[in-house]
Amino acid sequence: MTTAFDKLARPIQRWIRSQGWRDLRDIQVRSITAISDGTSDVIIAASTAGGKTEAAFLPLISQVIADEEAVGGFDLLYVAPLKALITDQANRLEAMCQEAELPVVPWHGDVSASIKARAVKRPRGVLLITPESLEALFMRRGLEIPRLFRSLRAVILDEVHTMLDSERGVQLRSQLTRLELAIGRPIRRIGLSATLGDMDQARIYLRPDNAASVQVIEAQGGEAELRLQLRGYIAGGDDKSLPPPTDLIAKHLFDHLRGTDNLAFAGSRQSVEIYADRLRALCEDARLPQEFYPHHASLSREHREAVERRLKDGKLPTTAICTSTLELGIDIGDVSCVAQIGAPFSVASLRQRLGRSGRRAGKPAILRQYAIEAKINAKSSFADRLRLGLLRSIAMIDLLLEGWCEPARTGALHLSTLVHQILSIITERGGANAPRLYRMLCQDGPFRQVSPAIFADVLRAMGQCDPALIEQASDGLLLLGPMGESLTSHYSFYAVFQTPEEYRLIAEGRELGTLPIDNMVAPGMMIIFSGRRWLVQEVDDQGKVIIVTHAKAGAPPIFGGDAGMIHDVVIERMFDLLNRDDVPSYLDPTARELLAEARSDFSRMQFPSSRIAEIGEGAWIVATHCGTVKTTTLAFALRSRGFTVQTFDGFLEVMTGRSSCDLVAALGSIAEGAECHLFAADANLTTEKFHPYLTQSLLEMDALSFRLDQLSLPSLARSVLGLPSEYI
DNA sequence: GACCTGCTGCGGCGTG
Repeated sequence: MTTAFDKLARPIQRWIRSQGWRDLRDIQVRSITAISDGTSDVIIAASTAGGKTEAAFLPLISQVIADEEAVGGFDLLYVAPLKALITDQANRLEAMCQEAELPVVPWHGDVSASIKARAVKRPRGVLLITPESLEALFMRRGLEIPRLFRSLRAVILDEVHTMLDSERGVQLRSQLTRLELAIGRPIRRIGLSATLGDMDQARIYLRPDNAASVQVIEAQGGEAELRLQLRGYIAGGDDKSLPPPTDLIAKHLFDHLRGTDNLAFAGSRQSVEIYADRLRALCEDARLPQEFYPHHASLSREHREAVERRLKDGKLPTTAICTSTLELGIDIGDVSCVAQIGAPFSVASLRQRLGRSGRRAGKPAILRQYAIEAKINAKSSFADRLRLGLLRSIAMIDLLLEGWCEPARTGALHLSTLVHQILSIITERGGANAPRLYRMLCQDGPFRQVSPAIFADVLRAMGQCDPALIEQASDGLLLLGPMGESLTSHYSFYAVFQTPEEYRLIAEGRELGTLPIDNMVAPGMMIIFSGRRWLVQEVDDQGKVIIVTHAKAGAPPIFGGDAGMIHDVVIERMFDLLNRDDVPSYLDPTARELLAEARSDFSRMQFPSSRIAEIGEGAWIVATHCGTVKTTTLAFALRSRGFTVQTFDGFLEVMTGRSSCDLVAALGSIAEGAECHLFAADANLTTEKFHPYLTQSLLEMDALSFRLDQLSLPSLARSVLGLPSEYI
């Protein structure tokens, strides 16, 4: 029998020996066999630093080397969501490809135009690119695409879980279809990930027309031991002499993380600033060198890279207080512990974060979860009483331990991204006809939920906005309109996602980072930024610049953001926790106390037997037992009937408002399937980049396909009312 | 009720 090693080309075998590897990892052996012996698409699922990149590239590069009939063109295409990942992988592949004299070409916004020009002139080897740069290639060099990619053997999609049903994911899938159509044959797809919730779904994503043929190679076990603790804190107590929870948590982090490398996820940029400020002060008070640094997307690249370098080289102990900026990305080495302040928004991201800890053999992964809950008094809201943040933290940790994580949400129309792709294809080809666009994007491509009628409406909307995005020539060919010309000719077009306008923050001539433009900032104000305190000297509205100097006090700015989407399974688990009486072993005494209080308040509100509790004249709490999408849909339906509604995790707070109607009667009519218009006249539905060019009815359709779930309404109302679920 | 990601072509100037 031939071993996996024997299947590899000589130069690759030499490279492996030069690395001093004693043997190949199991995932690599299985991947080499699958990729060398077969032709099917492959998903390689293994934890961070599990050797996935080599598992894919060792056999693929071997095949390229063995092929002696090269006619020119790139041999392999690697697509990743981050520039830093591309730079990192290019360096790793460089050595592997050197012996075989195969070029490795990193291609993103920071790569010089001369390197790109050379690669286009003589395309060979491995091209590593972002979806945005690939979009630019299609639009600026559309005619050259067949020549550049005619010999392509495979496309490797890194961190494929971040690309499943996101705007960028749909863009990438569309690009893959366009690539296959351009060269006239299918291209093998290899997906890499550490965090896939549902393998069958990932198969469908990777090859929608033949999902069954996709081979999945999953790393076996090998999960490090997990040590975890959840600490509870109470905010707003009567005793003003007690320090607030932020100070207590900062002190706890200071005492337990000092001297080692750690990641502390604080949940928002504002919290990152608060904790970084407290921890810096604690180091100064103790006359110790700084080792706690803030890290989030508004900080300057210079500052962020310095923190990453400190973590990676491992010489000085470093803790990054961070947002999801450090969840994904380049290898920053092993960290001792991952701290999570406040409930995370998804189990998938918690899993990804924990993947950064305990990777060295024999060392446990450590998760420190901190939960802050309000002190209860007579005026406390039900949401405070039920400790929803603590419950969500416990629910997510339990689901993590069970190996579950959120699958992608399917079924979305993605109309904003569809507009983007229509404009891109028209630019690429200098024009396109509607039936062909429909075939490329909706039949062969990823927009399969879009019917011919909806597609026609989208084209009409693009033609009717003023100035028009597209126009039609007398022979029916679709061309760019004035607005289409203007959008596609600017480099900001390539990304499908929206980005807000920002101010640049400057101190002593150096850029600290950026602030969202909707922040109220005026000279004389004190702010906390980059873990330090500043006095605003000057605000230049034209140049979008804020000049600051050092200050003694300050408050952190507000960075804004959108609502999270909590999955149904997480909310169900939260209710399950309220109805049980066992206590997870990883809770500290305060957290145990908080959980016990939540449970007793829950039963006092008569919830275990009923789903509606009347809390006053014309005021109710409704337990939906559902995640954000369904709960929000019911809130929209009740609002459209005149109620005032606030949403919480798995609950609604409903008030009569201008409705004279009884809540039970309203739910009854929803349960019977009565028609209801969900959108108030002022509902803001333009959430994505190309939404401003669509009509109200298309925007409503887009929202209903993704952020709302109208079909679930009758059965949700029935279960809230305690009626048997409908027989279908 | 939050976070993250990305970007071309070309003119102008200096240097060898």
